[in-house]
Amino acid sequence: MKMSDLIADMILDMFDDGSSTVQIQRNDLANRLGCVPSQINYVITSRFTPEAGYRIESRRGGGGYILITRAESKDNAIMSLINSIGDSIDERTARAHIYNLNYQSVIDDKAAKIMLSCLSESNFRALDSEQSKRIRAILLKKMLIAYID
Amino acid sequence: MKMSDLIADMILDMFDDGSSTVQIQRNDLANRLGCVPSQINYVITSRFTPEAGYRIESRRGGGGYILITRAESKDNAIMSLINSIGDSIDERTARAHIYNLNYQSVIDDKAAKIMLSCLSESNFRALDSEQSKRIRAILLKKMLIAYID
DNA sequence: AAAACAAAAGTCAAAAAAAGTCAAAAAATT
DNA sequence: AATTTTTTGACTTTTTTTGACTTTTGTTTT
Repeated sequence: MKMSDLIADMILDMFDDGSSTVQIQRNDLANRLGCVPSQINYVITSRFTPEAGYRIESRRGGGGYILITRAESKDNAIMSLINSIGDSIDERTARAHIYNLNYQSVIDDKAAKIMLSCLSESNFRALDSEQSKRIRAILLKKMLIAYID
Repeated sequence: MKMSDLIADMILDMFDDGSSTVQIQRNDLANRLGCVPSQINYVITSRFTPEAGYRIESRRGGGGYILITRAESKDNAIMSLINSIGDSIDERTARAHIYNLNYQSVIDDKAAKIMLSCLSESNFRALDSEQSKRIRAILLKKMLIAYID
């Protein structure tokens, strides 16, 4: 079996006590599996992607770690919204989506407020309107992904 | 757990009887925790920063001490951070601010995650680096204001 | 009162402990 | 044969730990 698949399986296994996050030490895991540490990065970037429903956080230095979080299935509403957003969105539409999610209690008030604060056209005065619509789409998707966690 | 986090937690614990100041003896604390004294300084300068809403005073010599004062409200801590942000900020610094606020429980996990998701340089690939630093500063401030709103 | 000593805290840089990046080589797939 | 995916390792960056040395303040001794 390919080393990369082994690594991916190992990580997947760590999820199986129902928890939605797994923390690993890169060097440690590499050592246990007998591969170079950077291969862990390869596996993570090639398999544990946001599109596949994963989020990665990490810290370097003493006591560093890599944290892999998998999206729960109950977050499907958000996921399907994300998938419906193209690579460009205007302020009005974006606001509507957020109002909606909030109205449906899919996201809480505080999160809605934070998200709304980011989408305002006035934040992007420096950019032309096409650019600002693209960045808005990126940010909105990123924030929604961050929310499901 | 990392020694630095242990130290920070210990200090945070001392706050929790509602008081807004904590006095420590550096050598004493280092001794109790089994680390070198200068590590206390490291923790203080890396975590109990003015941006995170803390102020430090100290005296050397016999009976010396380190006094840590925290901003008496969260809004206050956030406000002083906002004021310390200029009109341009790089990803690393922004992340550090949020990490800190979250670590000090000034903002909750979910808000921190949402904010972090917005700051990534990768969101601004389309822009040049100066522009992206400006937009990042605008967004960060907007989100923080939205948080205390 | 001055000098000497002791008891703090401060500074700074090196070492250690992680993780990240990137590109070349190797292997697998089409 | 060409293309894509995987493996490897050298090099970089970030964060933490450690310790030697300095400075400041308080206490004792002369």
